[in-house]
Amino acid sequence: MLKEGTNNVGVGGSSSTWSRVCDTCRSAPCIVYCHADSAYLCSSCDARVHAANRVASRHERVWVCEACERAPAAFLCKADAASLCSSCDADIHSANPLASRHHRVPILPISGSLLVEPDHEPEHGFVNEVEEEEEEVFDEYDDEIEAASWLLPHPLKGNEEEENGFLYGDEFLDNLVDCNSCGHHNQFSNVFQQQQNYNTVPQNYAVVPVQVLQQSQHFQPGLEFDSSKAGFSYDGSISQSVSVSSMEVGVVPESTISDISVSYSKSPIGTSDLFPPLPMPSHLTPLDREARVLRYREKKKTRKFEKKIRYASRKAYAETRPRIKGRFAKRTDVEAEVDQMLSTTLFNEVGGTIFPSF
DNA sequence: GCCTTCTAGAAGACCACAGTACGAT
DNA sequence: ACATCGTACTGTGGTCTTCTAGAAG
Repeated sequence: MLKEGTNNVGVGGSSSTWSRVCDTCRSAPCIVYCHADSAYLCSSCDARVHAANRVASRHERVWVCEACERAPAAFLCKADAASLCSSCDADIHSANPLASRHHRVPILPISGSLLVEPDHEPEHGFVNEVEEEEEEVFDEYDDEIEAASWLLPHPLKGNEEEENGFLYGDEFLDNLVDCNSCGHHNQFSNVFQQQQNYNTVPQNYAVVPVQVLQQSQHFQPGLEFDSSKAGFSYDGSISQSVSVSSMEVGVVPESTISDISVSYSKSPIGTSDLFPPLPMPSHLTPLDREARVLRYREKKKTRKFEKKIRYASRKAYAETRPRIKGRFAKRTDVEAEVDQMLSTTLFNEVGGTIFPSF
């Protein structure tokens, strides 16, 4: 079962730590798999390829597994609102009895254009009933992927890149762009290079008690990670995810903290023991960097901050919950009884079938 | 130009509760 | 080693309150 509060996208299922890149452009992470072409495609390439002609538009595609991001999704878990490949589905839903009761349905293939197909109800992410919103939902998903592709080979997706306080994605680029313009290029280009090289292998992150960080004299104020937002777990396996109180730990990507320390002070003694060195492939040229910064700037102009629903079941509960002046109110005993009766009635009507969580 | 007041919009807080992980037993 | 229980934590939406930026005097 996916632990709530952790980002299930891009986490674990697969032994690999990289999402598959688009077979066409080789730069953006793929989001769909085209059976006809036997190709993994990013959103833009998918749109381009499958809008080329009528035949191509009929190609059936499926979303890429949200867990491993490396295999075509085979099932849609309605409880988790996640598209999963067979392997990840088996892993996740065999983790415990509750997870095994999740209502899953086979993934329906996508045909036509992802962006304009009005009849298609997105199997991926969260289902929107309003057709006009579907494009927006897809755009947001696309945004996440694209943002992740600006600089990092495979950053953590979703909120983690912000919540962890890492210099990931926007924040990192903000600093980068700022520093490029303020003459600190060298310092941050060093960090940049490390970030570029930074492989988001789960093991690369160390969950360290904040006290340890605070005890380090080299941990500069202003550079410390926002531990109040850093509550996330990442152990490479959904079913084995670790929940850590955000008040107790800071999550420190080794390369980042050591490199920042290098920029402002000496590297902490002994950190190499805590955080072993990482394998860091380097493949981006300055031109690539520039292009990605430009893409980032363009994207920043148009980016959206709309709320994303991660748990549809909670949304459903919240919408049915009684309120007083907008605040959730306690259910009266009568309401509770009615609910009980309704659930009992429904239970009898379907012969005791276990309902999905939404 | 500077200050004060007003206004509109944005952002955050608040609430109850289901679901989950984890430690203790 | 396994099961059970209690605790802590998270996320969800509508409304209200507080904050902030801009306009007007």
